[in-house]
Amino acid sequence: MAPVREDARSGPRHVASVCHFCHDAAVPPPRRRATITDVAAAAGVAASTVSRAFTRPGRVNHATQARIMEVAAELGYAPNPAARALESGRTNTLALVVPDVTNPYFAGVIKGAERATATAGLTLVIADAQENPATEEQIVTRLGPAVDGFVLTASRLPDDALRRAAELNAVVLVNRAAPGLACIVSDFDTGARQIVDHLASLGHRALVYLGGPAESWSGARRWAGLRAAAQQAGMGATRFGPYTPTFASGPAAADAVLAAGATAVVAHNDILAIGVMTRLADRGVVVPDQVSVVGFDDIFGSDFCHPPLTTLAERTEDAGARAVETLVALGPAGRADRDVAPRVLPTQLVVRRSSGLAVS
Amino acid sequence: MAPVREDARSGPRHVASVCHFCHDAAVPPPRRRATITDVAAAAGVAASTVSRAFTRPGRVNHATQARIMEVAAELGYAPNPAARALESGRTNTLALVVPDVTNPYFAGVIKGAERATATAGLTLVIADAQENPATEEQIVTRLGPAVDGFVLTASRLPDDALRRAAELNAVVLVNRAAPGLACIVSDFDTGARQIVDHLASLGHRALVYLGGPAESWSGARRWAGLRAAAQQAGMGATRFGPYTPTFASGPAAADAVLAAGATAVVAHNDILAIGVMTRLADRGVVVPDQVSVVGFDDIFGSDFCHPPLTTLAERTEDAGARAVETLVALGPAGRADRDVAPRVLPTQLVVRRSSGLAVS
DNA sequence: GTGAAAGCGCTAACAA
DNA sequence: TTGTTAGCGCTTTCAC
Repeated sequence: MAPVREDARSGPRHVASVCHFCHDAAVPPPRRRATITDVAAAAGVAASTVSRAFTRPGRVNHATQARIMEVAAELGYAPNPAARALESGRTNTLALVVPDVTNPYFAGVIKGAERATATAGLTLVIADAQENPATEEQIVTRLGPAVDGFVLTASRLPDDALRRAAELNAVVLVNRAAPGLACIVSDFDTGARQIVDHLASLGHRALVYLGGPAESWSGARRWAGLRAAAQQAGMGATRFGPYTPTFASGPAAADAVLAAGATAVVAHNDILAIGVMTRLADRGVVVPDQVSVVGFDDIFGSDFCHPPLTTLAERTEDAGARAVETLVALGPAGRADRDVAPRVLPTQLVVRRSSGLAVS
Repeated sequence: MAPVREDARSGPRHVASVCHFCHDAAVPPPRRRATITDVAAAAGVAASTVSRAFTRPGRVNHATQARIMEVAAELGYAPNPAARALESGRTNTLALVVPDVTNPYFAGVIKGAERATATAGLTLVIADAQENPATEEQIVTRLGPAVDGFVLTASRLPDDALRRAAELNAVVLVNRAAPGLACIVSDFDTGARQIVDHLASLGHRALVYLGGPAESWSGARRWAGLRAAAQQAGMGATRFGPYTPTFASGPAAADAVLAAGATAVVAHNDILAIGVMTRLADRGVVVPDQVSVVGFDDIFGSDFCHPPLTTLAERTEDAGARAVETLVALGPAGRADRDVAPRVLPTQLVVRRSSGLAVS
């Protein structure tokens, strides 16, 4: 058929991949992968019949079906997704893009997306934008033809870039909104009010907000919500920053808080909040006796840091799952005959020991 | 060319994806993606020339090259990876499989793999095996034809399944060894000795090991190392469990430790160790005054839990990066003309406040 | 330096 | 129910 190609793939090789723990036999070099033609030949049917057996098992003779599957298993055949995609234009693959896979905040989104994707019988690939709009855009461009749709989480892309992306792929946003695009967002307005009310009820008269990255949409929403709620509650609200929302930004932020003499501080997220608490402890400041600290996200670790952190929990797993479901509902090419319901997910204030009565 | 197909893709739709935050214009329905033929036509050259312009820019007239790129950008053209893969058999994509993406231990591996993949100019997809051998096998089967190789982290697959996988794809293992397969592993023997020596120097005469899942290769290595080192140091060593290595397993494990009256406990990993410490605190047991606790992994959070955890740090980022580099060195189809150096990465004992002098 | 043509593995008409 | 045929978008000889 194509002997040259075959040779190129299965030619002799001197594989020497040995492991310290097991000096025995090296695994034979990768074999040429069985194709639909191989299976067809071995089963004595046409390729299209094999194709049918895999895609529409109902429309094939029972006995033939069984034989094909048997032969396929024997040959270790699995349909080549690339070839499938080429023909149908559909890849049965969804992409989830996050700013940083290692950020525990996104763990929930990933988990939820993973679950919903599996339920829908699709494959999920996760890509890391490395907090970098350029990288994010490149991912969308390069991965675009290879997936049926994107879930863009906390996207840093400007509206027009998102719009362009949505022209070629189905797109659903999480914790980011853009004109005309489907999105799943947390209810930061209510959430911020919950935080403010909590602090007010503890006697705090003002709060400091430690802001995250300037381009962060959710950061903007958080601050807007806090400011509005504070005004309504007759509390002062000041924004510091922006800070990179990392543990390492804690010291700078904490020092600023102390210099300002604040009694209550709300951090852009839990990681920053924990960094702040660590610095406060280093400087001999007791949380919550002297300063109350509140975070956003309720990440892994916020329950066992010291002291355990009061924080606004978002339904991140739900967000991930809903985003995927929406993507699936949008249909193969983004088609939507019915309304795609935009989603605002409720938040929940988890009160732990990092917030307490205001110092008098 | 294929009008029916075109219609199917770009036919009229009533997109109603509206966002609460921005009621304006809906994004137009996804356009048909530009193909190499479109670009060729628009630039007045043959498709093959466009192909060359993208794959071997040197072999094309400078002016032609420029024109093609310009037209391509205008049309928003990006080569379809699926079509490319079909022809070349190479996808320029690597897959990283982890038992649980949301487990912070794997964050380092992911980060390192991400970095090395980017350096090599490839794309990385991350798949979650959900701690489930069947899922893992399915991933390898389904994703197999779509990627150039796999990094399998802490694989739960039996040796023969790994062997089968390696026959069709290049495979590198992380913290798992199997006959004939390339692997990157942490030096648990030395690491375990470091832990035992540390505990011995604090006066502990025995330790309890809280074991992880039975199929965990690294779990077996950890216990083997601890037992050997303990024997050499004249210390007692007992294994409890197996426990699911989660925070939620903490209570059961902690209670067992207390019932046994142990003074030193080494947990399968940090998450379990933190769960144990939390339970101990709940039961009024002071760490490290009454019980010393040591973990494995040095995950995010082990420095700010209470008390900060003494743990064996692995070079997870290095492991991820090395694994990808090895995969790349193995070559497109797993070919390796030179030896693939198996890698044992050093570990480092990070002593924090959870370990202390033995109670007398 | 460029074009024409064949084919990668698979699916989807259309016939039989 | 099954086989035949024609591409999907791209790369790659092989001529020109």
